[in-house]
Amino acid sequence: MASAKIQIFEQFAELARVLGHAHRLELIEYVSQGERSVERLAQLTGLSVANASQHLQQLRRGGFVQSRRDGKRVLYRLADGPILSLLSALRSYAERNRAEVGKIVSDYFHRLDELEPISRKELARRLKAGTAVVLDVRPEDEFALGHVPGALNIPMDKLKRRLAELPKDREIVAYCRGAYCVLSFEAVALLRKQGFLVRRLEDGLPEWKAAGHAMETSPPGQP
Amino acid sequence: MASAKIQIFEQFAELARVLGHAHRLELIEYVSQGERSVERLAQLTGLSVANASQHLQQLRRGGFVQSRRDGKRVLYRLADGPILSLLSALRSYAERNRAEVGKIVSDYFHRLDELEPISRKELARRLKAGTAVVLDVRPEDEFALGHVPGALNIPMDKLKRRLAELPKDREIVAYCRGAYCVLSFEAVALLRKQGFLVRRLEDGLPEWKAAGHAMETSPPGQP
DNA sequence: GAATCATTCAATCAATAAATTGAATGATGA
DNA sequence: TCATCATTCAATTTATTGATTGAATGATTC
Repeated sequence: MASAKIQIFEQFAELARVLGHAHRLELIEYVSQGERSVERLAQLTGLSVANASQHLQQLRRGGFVQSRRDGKRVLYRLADGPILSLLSALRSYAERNRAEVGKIVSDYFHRLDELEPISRKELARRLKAGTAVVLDVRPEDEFALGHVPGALNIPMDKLKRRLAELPKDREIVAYCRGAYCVLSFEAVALLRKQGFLVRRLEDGLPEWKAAGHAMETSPPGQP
Repeated sequence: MASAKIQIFEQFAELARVLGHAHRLELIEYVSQGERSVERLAQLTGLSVANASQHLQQLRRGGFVQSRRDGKRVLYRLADGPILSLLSALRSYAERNRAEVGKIVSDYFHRLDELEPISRKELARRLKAGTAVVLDVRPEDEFALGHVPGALNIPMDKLKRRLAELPKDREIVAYCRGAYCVLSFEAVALLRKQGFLVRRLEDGLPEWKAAGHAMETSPPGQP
């Protein structure tokens, strides 16, 4: 029988391998927005349903997601536990030790947003003081599943046509799915060009939620 | 061309895959004790030299270890950066979400040591106050490469014959390679049976070092 | 510079993982 | 109960990864 230490390492390695596939990481990102059916997740990631199902089952075996049946569909959601902090450790390791990651980040993301993002803590402070204008640029269905309290929802593809809904005299805080979600970067770039004062929230909604901040699942902050 | 987000996920996945093999995790554990030649690491892990070399190269590509040539041998060492915190995120995730890990830990480790380990902070405090008696149970060569200042080195296999060197009236703090290194657990079990007051240090030497605590590389704390 | 030693490389075979296909399961609603 | 739909399972093909072997490289010592 293998030693206890080797057994432990085998377990760790098994978990690391589950994270060792881009499709699964992408699935985790979508699942961490809220519950989703297999079909929806397959659509979002561009995978076949059977393939998505198999990847989701691997994630479930690894304890990263949970599932429940609702009628004829099976809904997957992020499991409890320190999953996002594991992923954020992986992220900060990658950003520091892999030149490619840094390059992609600066080429595609920071080029669109040279300003520092605002921290979750700062946003929480502003929310408490009632001075925050928060913009959620994710699609309506994701917004409905949960968002920062009082946030205004204008999906990225409709932003250009709905600029009138945003104030010009106060700083807007935009966010979307996560640290590498392009939507909020694009939103910031577009709004700045239009003369708005706007900054991104560091990370995205899952991290906001995981940090224990308040959430709202009711309909959008629109009349 | 794949989207920036997918490229990022590919990078993350690649890193996770490097951690996705028990042999590589074991190699990291040994390498994090100090510089080691390929041959030595192969011995320690029971791998063939060629195989160990290949795993080490994967770890190097992933940025987890670095190497330098010294005469005819190549020495590998742990790279800088948040590697241990990534591994500790993996560890705490595994302990929480995987029943098997919890079971192995309690079966093989905690059975030997039902007392809470002492924290690094507490040990640092005692060292400063000069009230600590620290016991390093790793082999001499690992001890020579670096240890907690003032620590006494009695390798596990010689502990039984050298009990006389330890005080009976003060609490001894034992440590070894890492959180799952059996040596310190066995040391604690043995010493308790002999009537010594003894507790383990949480984690092991690499974590102590990574947390920025003082190290000593000079010869053992023995005459 | 020839011999020796440690490591790496290259080629091979075995094992494992991923994607695809089509059939099976389990729930719903006519 | 039968038809339908979402998901999973099972079987297959393809791709990737791991281990082994023996040769090649690079550095040392005689």
